[in-house]
Amino acid sequence: MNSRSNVVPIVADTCSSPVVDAERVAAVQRALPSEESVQTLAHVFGLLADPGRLRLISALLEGGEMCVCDLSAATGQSMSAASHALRLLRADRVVKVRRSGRMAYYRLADSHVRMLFDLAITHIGHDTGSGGGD
Amino acid sequence: MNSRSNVVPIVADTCSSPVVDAERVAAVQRALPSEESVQTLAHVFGLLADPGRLRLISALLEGGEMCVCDLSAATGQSMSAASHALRLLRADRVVKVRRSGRMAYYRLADSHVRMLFDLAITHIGHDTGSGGGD
DNA sequence: GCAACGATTGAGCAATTGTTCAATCGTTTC
DNA sequence: GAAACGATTGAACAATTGCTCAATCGTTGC
Repeated sequence: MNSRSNVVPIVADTCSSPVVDAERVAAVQRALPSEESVQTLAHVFGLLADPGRLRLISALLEGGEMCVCDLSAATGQSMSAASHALRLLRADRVVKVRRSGRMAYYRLADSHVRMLFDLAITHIGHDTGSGGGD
Repeated sequence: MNSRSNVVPIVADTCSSPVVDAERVAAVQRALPSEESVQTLAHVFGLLADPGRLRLISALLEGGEMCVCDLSAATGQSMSAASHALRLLRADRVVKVRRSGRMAYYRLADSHVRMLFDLAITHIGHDTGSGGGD
C-alpha cells in the first residue's frame, strides 16, 4: 500500500494513501453541511469579523435604534464607512432600517446576533485560563 | 497611512452637527467593549469566516478526533491548506492537537464553537423570508 | 543511515476586503 | 426653486487573506 502512482485523489497534494480511516472520512463527508450552507455560514461570520461592524452591532445592542450619524460618532468611524458597513449588515438581515425624512434609523433585526456576540465573548473570556486540558 | 492633512478630527466625514442624540451616543460609547475585546472578537469571528475552516470544524464536530490527512480528504482541500487552516485554529485554541508518531490528531478544544456554529445555522435558517417587520 | 511518509512552514501570488474621496440622491427649509 | 443636510453609493487604493508550490522537520521502516 505504498505505491503512489496508483490513483490520484481529489486534491493533488494528499498523502500517498488516500485516507487513514476511510469509513470515518466518508461518514464525516456525509455529515458536512451543504456547500451553500457553508458559504452562507462563512459569509455571516465574515460580517462579524470586522471591528467597525462589531462596534456598530454593539452600539445597537445598547442603543436600541440609532441614526447613521450617531452610530458613526459612537463607533468612531466616518459616516461613509458606517453606511457601507450598515449596508452589508442590512443585506444579510442583521440590521433593519426605518426611514423618517432624511434620517435613517437602524436597529438589530433579531436576537441571534446578540447570542453570537455573547457566546464569542465567553470564548475569548476563557483566554486567561490555564490551557492544560488533557 | 495618509499624511495629507495635519489637523485631523476624530473622523473626517461626520455630519455638520456632531450628533443628534448626544446623551445616547455618550452612553453607547461607554457601553462599547474595549478596543482589545473588539479586536479579539473580530479575530475569532474571522476564523469562522472561511468555508475551508468551517468544514474542518464541522468535520471535527462529527468525527471527534482526526488526523490531518483524513481531515484534508474529508473537507476537500490539500494537506497544506488544511495544515495552514488548522494552525490558525490552533493558535486561537479552537482546536487542540495530539501527536502520536508522525501523525497529528486534531480535535475541538471547547464547546463554544459548536454553539456558535449552531446559532449561526439558526440565523441563516430564518433566511426563507419569515414575515419580517415593516 | 537512507528513504518514505505525515505534517509543517515560508515565499509568492491571486483574490478579497476595508477605507477614503468624491459625487449623488431624497428630504427639508427658506 | 435653490441650498443645506443626512445618507448612500461607486471607484480607487492599501491592506489583508487564502491558496499553491516547494522545501523542510520529525518519525518510521528497511
